[in-house]
Formats: sequence, structure tokens, C-alpha cells
Amino acid sequence: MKAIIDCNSFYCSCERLFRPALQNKPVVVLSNNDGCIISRSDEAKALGVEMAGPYFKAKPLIEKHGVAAFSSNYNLYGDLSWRVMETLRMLLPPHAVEVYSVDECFVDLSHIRRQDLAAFSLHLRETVEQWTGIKVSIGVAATKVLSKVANRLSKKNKESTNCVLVLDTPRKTEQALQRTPVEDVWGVGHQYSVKLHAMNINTAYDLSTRDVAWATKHLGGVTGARLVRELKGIESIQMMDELVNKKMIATTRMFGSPVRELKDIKEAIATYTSRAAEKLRRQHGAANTISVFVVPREQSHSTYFRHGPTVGSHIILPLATSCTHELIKPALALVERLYDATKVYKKAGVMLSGIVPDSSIQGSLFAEPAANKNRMLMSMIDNVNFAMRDDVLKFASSGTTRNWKMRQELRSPRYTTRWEELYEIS
DNA sequence: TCTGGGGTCCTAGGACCC
DNA sequence: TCTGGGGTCCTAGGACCC
Repeated sequence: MKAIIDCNSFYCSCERLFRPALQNKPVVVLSNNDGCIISRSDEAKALGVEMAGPYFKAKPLIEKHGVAAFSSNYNLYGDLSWRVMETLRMLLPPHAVEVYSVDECFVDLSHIRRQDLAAFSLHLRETVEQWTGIKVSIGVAATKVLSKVANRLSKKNKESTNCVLVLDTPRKTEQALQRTPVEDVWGVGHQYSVKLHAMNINTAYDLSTRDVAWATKHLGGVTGARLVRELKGIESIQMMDELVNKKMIATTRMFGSPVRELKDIKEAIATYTSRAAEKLRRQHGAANTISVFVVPREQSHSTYFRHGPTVGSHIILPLATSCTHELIKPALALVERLYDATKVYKKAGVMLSGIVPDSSIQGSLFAEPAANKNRMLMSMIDNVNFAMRDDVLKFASSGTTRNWKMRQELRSPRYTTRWEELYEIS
């Protein structure tokens, strides 16, 4: 059996941890740039605050009810996420925990006897809460997709389930599937849900009764086939090994306010490239392809929000690299190529791909002797920036004025990762 | 005028996830 | 006036090979 363990309203829970006065009060957390709402406490949900809705639209409701709003504080969430995952790793055998996202992980429970699953899951939930202060919900079932179904229901019925739901009999599984709308199944997005409803497939149960060949035809080939098999209780999505390196690394941002100067866009791209290269070095990788894109403001005056068309291009490097300055140079060349002085830009981004292990480069006969020196320079910069924080060392092309920087007006202190912002007890 | 039957690799784009 | 930032996998189709 497998479990999915999921932190309840994770970002909101992190914010409340250091503001006990906000317990049982409505809280929301905003995306970068304070654009839309990406986490809501139960109280905020009850008030009708929409998930992923634009902040400015929800603002009247938020102010009327005194909802506490925070900008995203990823230093804080990342650290608390690590604590939750570490706790679980301590309570489970090696390799049984697969971190799936910042607030959830799959857990292999095949070492637990069937009759003990509920009690053990409760033990996990209580220990995590006691050690980290974060509340989690746990769904247990035969497959990953079914455990997601169980998890969703456990959260919907917190009082009766105690945030733990185990689907260990065909009958329980069937009932759970019948109570799950098809659009809430993991792997069914908007496009498929429209299609499925049109075919009168309205619940997860309806979908689970279709045969695999049908799913292959209508739900995108092998992906759909796997999904239906999992709903039938046949394990088809395996536990993944952790520490799988990324195949693509992206750093992209909306600008705090629209930008028209080439100089500003180049600064932003140089900064994003530095960040992406840091991520690349953290996984000991080197990239041979760098892509840059910019998004101009929509020209038409339509009432609906739409980005203008994205303009992008890429360069394939002669040799994969992880050195920031070797990546900034082609990135800036790409910006020059894409920039149009008549346009106003809202967003830009950098993507690194064609990622290979750094070691395979190091041994190359064709690498210049200087390459190793650069690598040492890079790791020194990374170390200093890690120790001192806030990018003490950066490349001049990243700029100092930073007209493009995103807005974060409501960010809470980084309580757990900055000395000067530590939580104080008076 | 008529022109096979495999392969592989790459890219763009679609669909999904949190 | 104001709508995030990452990722993944899969498929189709083109270019190229023998």
C-alpha cells in the first residue's frame, strides 16, 4: 500500500506557525509579485476566497473580513518543508519517502501490516505535527492515484476522518471513487474533464469502469492507460527514486512593473541566469543549451487577462558549462536578438537544458585548462552567497538599480533561515 | 512514369502537476 | 492599475540514415 502525505494549506500553516494569533483566523498567501492567491486557510476558503484568483479582485472581500495576507516567503516554506520530510524519513525505512512537491510526499507502506495501516498513519500525522507544528493529511490506498483520492476525502471530512483515510477494501475504494468528481482525479485536468463530462463520465468511479484500451484512445495514450489502471487498483505509477536530477532548469519572473528599456531586461536576464546556474551547479550539472524568452504586454484591450505572444530563442553551446559568466554571455546575446524597442515587457525567463553531469565535462580533452579555475571561482561564489545570503557576490551585468524587481510588499520575516530575522520571544 | 520499409533523433507543442 | 513560477511526460511530425 501507498500513502500520500500532504500538508494542510501549507504556506498558510507556515505563516501561522510564527503568529499564533492567526490560529483559526482566515489567512491567504500570494504568488510572487503579489499577483494571485496560492494558498488559503480553511477559514479563508469558507469566506469564498477563490484559489488562484487574482489578488486585486479578492481584495474587497479580504479587507472586509480582515483576512491576513502574506507575500510568498519561499525561504521559510522551503525550510519547514525540509523539516517535515526529514521527520518522515526518520520514521520510515530508507527510500520509502518520495518527495513529490514542497508540501507532499508519497510513502511506501508495504512494510506495514494491513490492519495496522490506520494506526501507523495516525502516528505519522501526530509526530509530524508535534515535531514541526505542521498539520498533514494522509490518504492510503493500493496505488498512487487512489491514495490521492483518499487524501482528498480525508481533508474534506477532517472531523470524521481525523485527516487519515485508508482505502483497504474494494467496497471502501468504490465508495470513495463514487464520491469523487472526475475533474478532481489526479491526472485529469481541465481539457480532459470537459471531454469526460461530455461522454457522461462524471465521477472517478465512472472513469474506473472504462477499459484500458478506451483510455489509451481518449486520454492521451499511455498516460491515460496508466491512470485508469491505477483507478482500478493496479499499480502502474511506481515510486520514484529520489535525487533524480532535473532535465531542465528554469528561472522566470514577471516584472514588478512593465519594463521597456533594453538595459533593464538585460539586467533581469543576467540575474535569472545567475540563479539558474546556481541551481545547475547544485545538482553538479552542466548545460549545453540556453533559452531566453520575453513576454510583451498584450496590445489589445480585451477584458480578460492574457499574455502577449511569447518571443523566445535558444543557443546551443559548443561545450556544456555551469559557469555563470559563460551562460550570461549567450543569454544577453539572445536578449539583444529578441528585444523590440516599440514594445513594453511584462515578463522574461531563462531556461537551461541539455543537462549532463559536470564530471563528464571535466574530463574532456577539449576543455581548456582554464575551465577548472572557473569552476573553483564558481564554487567560491556559491559558498559566499550561501553563507552571507542575499547575493552578496553577483555579476555586474545583473545591475544595481533593478527597476524590474518583483513586488513583495507583505512578506513575513524569514524566521528560520536568517539570523537577523529570527523569531524573538519577549 | 514508376519510387520500400524500416529505423533514429530531434523539436514543438499539448497535457498535466503543485 | 493589478492575474506565479516552477516542473514532468508524451506524441506527432520532420529530417535523416541504410
